[in-house]
Amino acid sequence: MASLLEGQARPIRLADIAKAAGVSHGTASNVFSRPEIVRAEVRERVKAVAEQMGYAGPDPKGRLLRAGKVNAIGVATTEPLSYFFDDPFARVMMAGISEACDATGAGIALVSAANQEKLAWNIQSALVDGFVLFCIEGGSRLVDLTRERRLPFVALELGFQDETVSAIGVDNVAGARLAARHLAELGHRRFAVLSLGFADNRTGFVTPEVVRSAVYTGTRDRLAGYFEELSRFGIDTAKIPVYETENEEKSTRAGLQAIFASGEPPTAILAMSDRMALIAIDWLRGRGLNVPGDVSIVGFDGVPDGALSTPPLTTIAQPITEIGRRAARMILDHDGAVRRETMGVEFVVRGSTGPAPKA
Amino acid sequence: MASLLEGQARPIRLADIAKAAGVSHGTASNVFSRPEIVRAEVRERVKAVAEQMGYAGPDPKGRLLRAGKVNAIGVATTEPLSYFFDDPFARVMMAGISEACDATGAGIALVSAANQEKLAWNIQSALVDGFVLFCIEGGSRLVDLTRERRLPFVALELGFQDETVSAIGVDNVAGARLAARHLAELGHRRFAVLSLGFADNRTGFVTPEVVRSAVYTGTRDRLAGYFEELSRFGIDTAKIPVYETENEEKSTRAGLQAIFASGEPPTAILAMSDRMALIAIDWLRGRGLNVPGDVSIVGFDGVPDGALSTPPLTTIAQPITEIGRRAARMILDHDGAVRRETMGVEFVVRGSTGPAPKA
DNA sequence: AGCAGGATTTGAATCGATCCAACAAAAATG
DNA sequence: CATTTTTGTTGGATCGATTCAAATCCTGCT
Repeated sequence: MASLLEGQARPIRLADIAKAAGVSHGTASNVFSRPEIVRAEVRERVKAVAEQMGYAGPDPKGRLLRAGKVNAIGVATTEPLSYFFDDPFARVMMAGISEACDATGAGIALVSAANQEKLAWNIQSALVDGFVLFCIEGGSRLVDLTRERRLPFVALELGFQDETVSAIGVDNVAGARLAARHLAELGHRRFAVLSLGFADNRTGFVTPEVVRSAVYTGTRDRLAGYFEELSRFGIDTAKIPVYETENEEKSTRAGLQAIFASGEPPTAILAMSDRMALIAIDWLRGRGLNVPGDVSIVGFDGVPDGALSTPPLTTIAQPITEIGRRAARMILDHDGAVRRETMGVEFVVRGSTGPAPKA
Repeated sequence: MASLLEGQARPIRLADIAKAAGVSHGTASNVFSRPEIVRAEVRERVKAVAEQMGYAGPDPKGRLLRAGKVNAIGVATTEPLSYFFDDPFARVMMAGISEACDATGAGIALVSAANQEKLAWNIQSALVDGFVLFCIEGGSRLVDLTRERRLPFVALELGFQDETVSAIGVDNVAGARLAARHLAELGHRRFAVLSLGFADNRTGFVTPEVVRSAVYTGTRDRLAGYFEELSRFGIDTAKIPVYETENEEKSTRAGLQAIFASGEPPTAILAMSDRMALIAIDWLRGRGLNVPGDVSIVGFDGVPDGALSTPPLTTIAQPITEIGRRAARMILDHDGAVRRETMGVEFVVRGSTGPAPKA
């Protein structure tokens, strides 16, 4: 009864049970953290007292401060938390991260924030040993914020100019070239590009100026890959409309609208993400256009959904899970070095591409 | 240069910069946590020193101990971490939890473990203010473990006998009855049940004995609901095969195999989860059976995938997101009370059910 | 100059553990 | 029986911050 009341008043500390059991706090600590070094008799007595007083076991908060290591990695993004469970790309990536964490017993803390101040605070106060950053919108700010924590971190997905941060990405140029070559070889000559962001918070048709001043070099590289390859086929890339979206429904549909508003609609779409590609398939169907009969589409990423769409999506598959695993491991066995890894991509031909329609 | 070297040696503490700036640590602390109460001049000086010495800002580890609150909730399961990103039910649930957390700025820590010892340790050492428990396999152990932390927690999904723990669930009996009635009204008379677990780690056909000693009352209630309703239609429920699976591919397929091995195969399947229902649809197709022509199927849960299958799944939809939101909020604004909430379910008729085949 | 009263600063106490050098007791060894 | 070794226990130091009562500094006013 007394113990119940006390429990209500304030949680029982290790020191309390040490006193009650008549041992030093050092010994009491050992009872829980290294039971084998304390005499059986004492151990049992202390445990009994702890049990009887309703002690919850050593508080991780206290342990943490002493130990220094949290044994958890933070995964951060500027999207809302639900992004981790909604977005197919994120989900596969998280599966990879989870695997690595499971293997070492580390935990995962999800960090995010709707607004900028909260983001800053959340990054600053996250109890983690390091961060994996999902660099979508506002990625550069995320990197800056994280750098201030002076914890190890890895930037994912989109490349940055900044060579001083660890990052894992894919060979964007090579992937983009594969996609472009495939379409060109199928006879396509009129192209459009659904592009990821070049800088934060802009959408719409892209000018050479925008490309030149790209913050996200991943986007720039993919575009460069597309163009390089298409040039080889004698295609005038300057005429290709490149529409920058926010990689979601609204802006992607707006882009398609804009692209197909022209007199000479494309017969092939190069999408820098599967998400956009999938939206495009849906949009085109809604317009009565056949994929790949009228328009061929190649995505980028290789998310599982792509295999299930109608038609299934031809795409450039990134080793997403593997990227996640490596990113997590980079943090888990961090050695202070800055690493930049580039993974290969795989070309997956499915049903969303076909010969150019005879015009 | 010097600062760099020192940085390598050991991280700079608040006390270090306090000394360097010639102020007390109290003031130094205020510079970061309540800048408005320190004189502008001092504030700037301290900040400058901090900047120059490469101070990473107040370490959350230290702050945490003092503050007592972590501002994060743990979500725990006995499944591997990737479960959170793979399983459709879990994903929708997490979306709800995320929403509630986003709203209050709380973080989410994912807790799991392959083996039992790790589970115990992970639960014991998670830095959280409370837990949301996904009670799948081994749920009772998870509850016991969590109880020892003496932190607020809520059990999800499957009911327990134990009335002393907070829990959110759905009206399993009502939902099951809706499903059963629907099929009975369509003229079905030969049924089979794909069941969730009654106790940990068993699969196979279920005997009355198993039902009586059920650990998971949610499973028991769903079965009771099915049977109650079918009885009303004069169906002999004692003859209905009930196969308990682990709610994944292998055991579910084994169950279907076993069920359809009999001379009088069912024309209707009551699945206690959409996952099993979806697997069943696939298995039946593989066997050349038409759904719903030959066999009708009703799921339970209402996961988004169910709407996309061929045929789309008729199911009992739980308000999954809402359950997640409430669970998170129960932890976030915990008041010490034990709460048990039962949510209503919604019957969603789609394409996997039809009239019983003639014959 | 003297003083009230607000604005700042200080420094000790606290949060809850773990670590470790030193010591004590018991057991083994010569 | 003296000496070493082994085994267990102790209590102070530490992890890195925040808090708060008390001390100090200003400012304006009489």
